[in-house]
Amino acid sequence: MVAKYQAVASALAERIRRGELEDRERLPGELDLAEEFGVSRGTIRQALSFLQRSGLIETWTGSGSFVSFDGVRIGDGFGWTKSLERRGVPTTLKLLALGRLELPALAARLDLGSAEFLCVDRVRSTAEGEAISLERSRIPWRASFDTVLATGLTDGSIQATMAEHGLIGAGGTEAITVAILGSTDAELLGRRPGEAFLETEQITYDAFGSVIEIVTSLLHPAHFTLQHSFGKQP
Amino acid sequence: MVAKYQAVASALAERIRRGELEDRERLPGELDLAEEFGVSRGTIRQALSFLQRSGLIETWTGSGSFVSFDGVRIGDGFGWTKSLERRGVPTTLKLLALGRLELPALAARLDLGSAEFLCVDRVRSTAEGEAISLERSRIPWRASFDTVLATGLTDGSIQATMAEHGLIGAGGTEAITVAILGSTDAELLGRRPGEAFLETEQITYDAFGSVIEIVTSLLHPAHFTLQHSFGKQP
DNA sequence: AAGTGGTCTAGACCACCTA
DNA sequence: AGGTGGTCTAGACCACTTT
Repeated sequence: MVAKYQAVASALAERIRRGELEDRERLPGELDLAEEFGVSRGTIRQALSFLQRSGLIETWTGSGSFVSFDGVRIGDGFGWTKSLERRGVPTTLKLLALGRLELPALAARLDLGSAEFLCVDRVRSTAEGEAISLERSRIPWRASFDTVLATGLTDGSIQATMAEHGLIGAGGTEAITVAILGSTDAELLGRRPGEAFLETEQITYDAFGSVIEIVTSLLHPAHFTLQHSFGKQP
Repeated sequence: MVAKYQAVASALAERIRRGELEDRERLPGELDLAEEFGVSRGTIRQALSFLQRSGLIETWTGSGSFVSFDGVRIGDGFGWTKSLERRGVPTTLKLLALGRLELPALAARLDLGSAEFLCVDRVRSTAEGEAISLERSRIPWRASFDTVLATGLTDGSIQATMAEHGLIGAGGTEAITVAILGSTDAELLGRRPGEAFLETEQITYDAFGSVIEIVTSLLHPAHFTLQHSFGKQP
């Protein structure tokens, strides 16, 4: 049973992701949304509240809600913390690996029945070819992922791929620390071992509490600042 | 004009801070709280939602809401991200400086009228004397702070002191990055320049959007992991 | 079975922003 | 002035946890 506000939030998030609602565009008013989805205004506000926490929209009293899909999202998902790239530095995302792996240790830590995961490893680089982030996404395997291995990610996006398979995040946890690059990671990033990187681990759960995705990211501290906020803003 | 749910949240937060509601203790049911505060259950739920986001309580369907005041809070305030110390490592907090400073650059960045701040600098150390964090708190100056300089912090707590002066956080932003220790910070921490520390900057706003507090923290990555969460948990 | 939180409704009044 | 979000109410039904 999916709550109505979750269904509304997913529908609006889908519009944002697909570009029907573009960055900085204003959403319809809450009363209009209530009429469109056939729910009360309170339910609409629950959905908008969720999208705010997900960092997809910003809401301004007296003006309306606006899409804020500018920051690059870690792991391309509904990250709570935005990882903001320094402005004016265009980057590219390169797929390192897309496959199926057994990770018993990770499965045991998350208390999963199966140890099989869909694995997506990616590196983000500047136009000059300097690698600035390494993202490892681990998604508990589902039978329907066979098509993913054959055809690749939908629109090159993990988020879009997961949405196609009915995986919609409803919450999660994030841990942030500093990592000293080991030889493996340093080689993948084209850097020397011993450099200090920001490391984040995000675990996303669906509405039933099942693990959807585990993303571990290594972020170059000169290019990324993690930011989040809540409550009354100035 | 303070919203009712904010007043309720502040009252409950005060009980938690004072220890009337202890860690892991169950709060009264939502209907009981509604009757006690003379508001509707919806307003109580807004207040509890705020306390959840602040990390002060956890709520479980069918059981109730429980105080979760275990993690050490950065800057002793309503930090959104908990900074979790490694377990079993008792620490002490030492006051380095408590005074009044002019910080024009900070005031300009935050668009404040006055450049005067109450400044509190503190170092956290292990029992063995190893310094593991440096917290710098900057609070826009108020006339009533004269007593703080004379008598010190209430209960040794910035949060308690601010509450006494009517300063209650309602929201804020946080930025997280990696800092390489400079000579000044290294000396204060008794460490060598060049070490990588986690750096966070938290800005707290009150219900009117005024800046309450700016906290900059340097955290030893082996002793602290930043964590946060929201939404459905497993 | 009783109590708890989770969700939802329909209505209301207010402060804020835009025109 | 009209539209927008912010807050609040009183009631309802449900799923989950506890007794």
